[in-house]
Amino acid sequence: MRIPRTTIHRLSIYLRCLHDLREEKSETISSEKFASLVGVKPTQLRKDLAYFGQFGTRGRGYDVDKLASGIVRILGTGKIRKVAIVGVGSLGSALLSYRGFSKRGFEVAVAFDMKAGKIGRRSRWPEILPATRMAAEIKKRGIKIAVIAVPATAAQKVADKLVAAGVRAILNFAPTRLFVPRGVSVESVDLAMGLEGLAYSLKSRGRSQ
Amino acid sequence: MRIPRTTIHRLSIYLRCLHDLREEKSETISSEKFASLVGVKPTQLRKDLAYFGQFGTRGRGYDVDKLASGIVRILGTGKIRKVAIVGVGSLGSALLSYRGFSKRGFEVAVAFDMKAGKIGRRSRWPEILPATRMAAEIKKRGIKIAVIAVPATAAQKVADKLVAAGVRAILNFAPTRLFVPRGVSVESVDLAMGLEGLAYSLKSRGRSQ
DNA sequence: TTATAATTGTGAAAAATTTCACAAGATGAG
DNA sequence: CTCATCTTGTGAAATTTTTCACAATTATAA
Repeated sequence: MRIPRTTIHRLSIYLRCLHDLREEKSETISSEKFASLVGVKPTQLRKDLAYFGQFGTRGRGYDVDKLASGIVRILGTGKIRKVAIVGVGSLGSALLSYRGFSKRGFEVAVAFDMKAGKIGRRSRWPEILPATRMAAEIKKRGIKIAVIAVPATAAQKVADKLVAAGVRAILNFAPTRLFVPRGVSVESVDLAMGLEGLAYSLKSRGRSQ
Repeated sequence: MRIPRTTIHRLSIYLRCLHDLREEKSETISSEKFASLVGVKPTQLRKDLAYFGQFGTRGRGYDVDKLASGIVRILGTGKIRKVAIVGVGSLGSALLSYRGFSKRGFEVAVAFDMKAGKIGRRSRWPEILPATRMAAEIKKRGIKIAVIAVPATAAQKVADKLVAAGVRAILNFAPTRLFVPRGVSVESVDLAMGLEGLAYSLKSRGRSQ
């Protein structure tokens, strides 16, 4: 059975929300309350989960802890996954120090940059290595996920090298399409796209929405 | 007629690609070539555009310049829109120096932060002002779009203040849901969500995909 | 001018996704 | 135990989005 991409994205949102719920007091929550919290319809929440099995108890709702670990198991973020960041410009630096990754099961294990100036600047962790060592280090560490934060003009070459070194999933922040072989996944985040969507909403307020 | 959100997102991608095409040589392009370039089906491209009118010439294709300005008109990014950034941590700093915004018709006019240390550090442009002046400055400058790059715990309060000050569209980088009044748009970017989607792809390789 | 080839725009069909409606299971009170 | 209440899981319906198929329009060459 094919699972919609949007379902996977919503699963992330559910998980984030469950984390918050856990930090409060809640032990169980109904699909109705939970859905209103994350901003979807209760039936959608239930259908999303139904793709993967049964997670709740009729008449009672969902156990917050159990559901959270269920979603973690679905997404496959249970055991910590190592991530490499390529490009330590301002965005790359921001991602290096972003605490959100480790909270969600990812460890930024190493970063690479062309410019020698950046290398080793950051005191200890994660290491910033010269781009020349990229392929070797990624192979050595068995890294399967990489983040591209280099200029658009360099992104495709970086992607090619990453894939050759064994990377199977790429989070791309460069505003360009990446061509990768079958079997390699790419998720792209275009920072300006969000603004363009907002500009459209502003312009067409009162009509469609 | 209701226009799908995904259509608007794709329009952004089309526009980005048209920019690249323009920087090369291409004067016209067929929906077939264009679609394969951006990674969609030709019919989807044509249907997306059809929501907004006619942009091509039968037997010839699309004029790159005309189509680009057509999409710009649709999105409403023709005249430069001023944007405020709230939160000058590492992510906020990265966004401040991100050239992609101005390329796409947005001007980061001002930034705000709580910590005095950040304020005025950056030599001239854009100004970094204390958060206390946020409401007043946003009103004064007539800013309608803001970017939230503060910790999740502070995001809702910031959003409330922004809306009270007249902001009508928010690009939210805090990993939390924002509640805003009707008539205000929010687009959220959760940096870790992309990685979770990738983790899922890695785990379920060979089955569904 | 006429025929041929190219390519858009679009109504209709197909596919995918969301929502509904309710049976099935669980809980708690009497 | 029985009844009333709550809430999930799910087949079916409704809606949305994508894809198809082709008529309509333009360009080009003979």
